Amino acid sequence: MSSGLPPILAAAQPTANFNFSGFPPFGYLFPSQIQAGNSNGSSQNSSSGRGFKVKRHRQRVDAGEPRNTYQGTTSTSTSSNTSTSSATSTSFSKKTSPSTPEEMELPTTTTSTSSSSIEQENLNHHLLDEENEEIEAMKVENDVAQEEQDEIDAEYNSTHKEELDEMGEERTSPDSNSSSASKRKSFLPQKIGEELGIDFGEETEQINVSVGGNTTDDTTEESTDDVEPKDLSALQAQLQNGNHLADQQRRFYAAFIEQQKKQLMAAQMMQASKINIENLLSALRGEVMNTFAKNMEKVVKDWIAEEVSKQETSVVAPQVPQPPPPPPPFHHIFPAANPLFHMVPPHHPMPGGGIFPPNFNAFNAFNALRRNLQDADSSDVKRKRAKLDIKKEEITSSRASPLSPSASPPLGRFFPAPTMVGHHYGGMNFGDREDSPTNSDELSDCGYEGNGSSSMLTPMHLRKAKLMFFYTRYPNSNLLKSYFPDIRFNKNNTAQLVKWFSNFREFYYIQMEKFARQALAEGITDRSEIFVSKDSELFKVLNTHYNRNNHIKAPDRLVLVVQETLREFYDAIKQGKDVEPSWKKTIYKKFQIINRLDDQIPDFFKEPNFLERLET
DNA sequence: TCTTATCCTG
DNA sequence: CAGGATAAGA
Repeated sequence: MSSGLPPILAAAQPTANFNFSGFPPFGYLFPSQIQAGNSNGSSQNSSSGRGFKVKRHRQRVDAGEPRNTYQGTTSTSTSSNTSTSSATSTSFSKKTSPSTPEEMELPTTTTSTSSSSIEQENLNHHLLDEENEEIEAMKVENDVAQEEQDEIDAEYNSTHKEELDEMGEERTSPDSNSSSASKRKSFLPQKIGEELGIDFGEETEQINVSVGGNTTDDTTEESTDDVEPKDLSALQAQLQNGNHLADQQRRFYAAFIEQQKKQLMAAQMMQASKINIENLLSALRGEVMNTFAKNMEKVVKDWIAEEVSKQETSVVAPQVPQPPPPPPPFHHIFPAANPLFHMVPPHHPMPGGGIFPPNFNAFNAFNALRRNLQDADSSDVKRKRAKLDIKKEEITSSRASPLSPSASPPLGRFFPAPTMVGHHYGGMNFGDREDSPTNSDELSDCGYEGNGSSSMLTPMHLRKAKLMFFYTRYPNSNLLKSYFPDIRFNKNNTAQLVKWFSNFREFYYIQMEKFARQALAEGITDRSEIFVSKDSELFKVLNTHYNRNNHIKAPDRLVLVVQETLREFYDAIKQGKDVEPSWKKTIYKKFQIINRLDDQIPDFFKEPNFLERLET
């Protein structure tokens, strides 16, 4: 505190990647119209609210402003937990939109009078490029994915430059009037997801080694090419040892291989015809994902059913001791050591390594599925435990729904009993609508419900959400839901979860403002002098807020995000924008719309045990 | 009208 | 962190 933000300024060396000295930081984000509008609106507000309890003369557009298109609804396309995307998706999701011309238009250029829209375009384009470059440059360490991204980046840039040229002058008038929103729509950032392909590639028991990189199979043809053989051999190896599941696994893998081939072929075709690679890719991905998921599910289900039936028959007919039929195949995905790291030692500002490998979620699904089915099938075996849990439930919530008492909560292990700190987290939400007959899905409010999942978000979930914030600042509700599989979501708890993230952002931005002002006060003269590293004061503040016990190692990219945010705030403040009514709005908007700064959330967040690990 | 997102207050 | 007010997109 005393020394302000020394670390931030630490290296006052404008690193090479930041050659780009002068893009008018927000000029394009602050069209004069908006300001005019602001003054109008605010005056209205103040006049009307001046009297009594003050109608909170709000900053006019403020509140919901940055809200950008319906993330949620659009994203529902990918909603089914098997989300799509690739390593590069966060950065480039926006250009998947076919409507190229609009793409480059940044939201705020609603200027109907815009005589120089082209210039703005160029600016914007420049901005995007610049940021991409920066980000990429700074996360050099990130392996192969990096290269792919570069490739794509190049393509992206070139294509867009062409487009820009083509578009030339004509397009000033017609769409410049279309609401900024519609333009933004084309941006619609849609990330989410983790590559299923990968998961399977790595699904082999030898997690540690197995071809980490492969993951990105889908982005380029070559990569898929490379991956294929590896996968095949790995799979074959698998097939060799597979005794119990040999059959099922064979089918399973066969399906997978088929998918891969499909993918490959498609990729080649795509290459040949050079047509909108992006689109094809995404479509392809979706398709593969779907079919693959289906196949997997089916195969696994089959196998489980078989195993279960086997088990049952074996029970009936006294046979050889056949204790645990389904071998605990892939239990330790994480070599005990560390799903949860600790902060890296302060000294390397740009630690290599990258974040955790996005592996093993197939296993989760698998195990979960297995569990579920077993639960269902051998329900009588579980009755006892169910009863126990019910008792618990009754204790914690006097008004526990008498419904579905027989339902077994296999979630016991997901959901550590002590976390039932109902007071102040769940129950009271409903006080307000005791009468309302509208509660359709309420029965689950106070605890477990048929499926065994609870609808109550606990402090553990909060912790987890905070950690997720390290990766994504603007998650949509579907993404969130997919990362809380143990929660049975209804309107209330989804809203709560979303609200959490809103609060997280609030804190985040407040810190940004604070430190930006500090930086300014310390005499920093240019945004490029602002640096954030993992031992920066600001970063520490954030870390203690979101990752108090260092449950995870902060993602490397986070520092970039923070730095970029901080710089934006710095610029805005430096230029006196902060006197304007809703000056932060534009920054929010920027980070929301261009939220390619969001990272992918590692898959281990979906681990059922993840919550438990957070307890310590 | 429903959603999403912010601001503000407690 | 939750609730309410509020704004704006769809």
